[in-house]
Amino acid sequence: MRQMILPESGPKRKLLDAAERLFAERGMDAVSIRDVTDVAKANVAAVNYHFGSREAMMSWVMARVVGPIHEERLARLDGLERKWSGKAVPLEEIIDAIAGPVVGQASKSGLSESLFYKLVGRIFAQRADGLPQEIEAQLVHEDDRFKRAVAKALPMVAEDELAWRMHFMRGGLIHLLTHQGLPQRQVRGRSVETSMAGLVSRWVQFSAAGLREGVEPLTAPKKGPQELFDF
Amino acid sequence: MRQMILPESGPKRKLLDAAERLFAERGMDAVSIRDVTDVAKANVAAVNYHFGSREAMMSWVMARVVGPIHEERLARLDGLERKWSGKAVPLEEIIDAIAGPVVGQASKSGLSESLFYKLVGRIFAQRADGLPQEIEAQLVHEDDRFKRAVAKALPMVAEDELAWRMHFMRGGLIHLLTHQGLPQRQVRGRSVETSMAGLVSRWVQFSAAGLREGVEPLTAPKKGPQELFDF
DNA sequence: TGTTGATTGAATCGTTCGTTTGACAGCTGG
DNA sequence: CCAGCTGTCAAACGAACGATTCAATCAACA
Repeated sequence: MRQMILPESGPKRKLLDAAERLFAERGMDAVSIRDVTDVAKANVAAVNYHFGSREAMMSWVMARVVGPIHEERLARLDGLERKWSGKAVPLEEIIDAIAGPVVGQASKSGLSESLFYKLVGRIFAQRADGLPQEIEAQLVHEDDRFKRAVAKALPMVAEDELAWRMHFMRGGLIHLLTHQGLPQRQVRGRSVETSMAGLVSRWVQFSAAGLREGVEPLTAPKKGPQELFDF
Repeated sequence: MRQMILPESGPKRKLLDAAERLFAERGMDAVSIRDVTDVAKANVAAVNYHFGSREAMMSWVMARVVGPIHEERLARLDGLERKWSGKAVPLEEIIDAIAGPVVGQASKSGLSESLFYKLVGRIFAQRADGLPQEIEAQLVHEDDRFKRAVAKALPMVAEDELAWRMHFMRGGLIHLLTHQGLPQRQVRGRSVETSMAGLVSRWVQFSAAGLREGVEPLTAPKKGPQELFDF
């Protein structure tokens, strides 16, 4: 995987920041290069000069968002497999290593948390349908790593069944990211916990239960560690 | 809810069919009215003459797809609540009443199954973000009906927790519809069952387990009816 | 200071977009 | 027979799009 040198400052950085914000707000298809250069206070030609084309700039934006998430995911999974030294990693911890980095990178983003999640959700929703080849390759490899970890944690579930369950799981996360505010409006009374960290915790529990479907609890109780319910 | 009179034939029907196919293939934003009129073998002006605007035609297309699914969902839920006469409806049957109508309407569509599912997924993915007001109102009401049914089946789960779990559940279905073919490629060896009916069955089991998370089985075993695994 | 290469700026390219116009055909009821 | 309505058509509208041109400007170095 060729490493993209991310500009720390300068006009390229300004353009990427502007494009990122607009992409998050309106969606990729609804942003013109003139919108971007207006926000970045640059000339229309700047995009094609610095990136070659609008599409190439979009790829840079997506790579800059997905790249760190991808890296942190793999790093967390590596850490878990090291921590459990060859034994199966507990399911909840694997799943948390998928969503946690999204929350982790949100605070490092220049965007508001809400916008960052929307952007990430929009990007992940395009899997196998418009993502730059480099990013898609990253994610395919990542999927494989996590699928193997989950398969080790749930050896009694058929591999293809697991693939589909993880597919549903990913869909839940994407839907949460792109539509963070949907369900809370239909809760009567005061709004409950809606921080993304708390929601992700709920998603982890939901997904773990879904992945475990049909698996009988053996020695330990089926429920995950209680300290994950810290909201 | 004002009833849209759906044209059985004629030029409006031809335009809607063409637009529907193109929307499913390329996504809403990537289809121009000239694309539509080319496929429908009509004049560019036909769209604005018959529908008033491109956006209005898109609303017709979406309403024609979502409407029957919405109706069948409510009808199935009505039937279940009648069948169980006031008692809580079993969870799997409620969930199946959400996804089943999508499969049911797919065969009645002029589109190929694969394209129909893609289109439905694309529409549902736009919840609260670009859907015509009439359709959004339908779906909000529908969500409320199903949420109440699920809450009755799982009275020990907090209402707001249920709302989020159903949110994850819907995300899984949307992801399945929009990316039907994603996981099966990474299954080595021959491809296993990938018919949508079978996949929906898997999604029902996954979602039921996720919704039940933390609920201890009382009298009956936790696992759902085995005859749902008929694939 | 003069030269060179990198960057910016205004203007414009050709294309496509959704929409509108006005002429024209087909039919219907008086 | 013709006035009136419905539908279709080619043509054109203005706006916006991604991309390009080329001169002006800037910074770095000899």
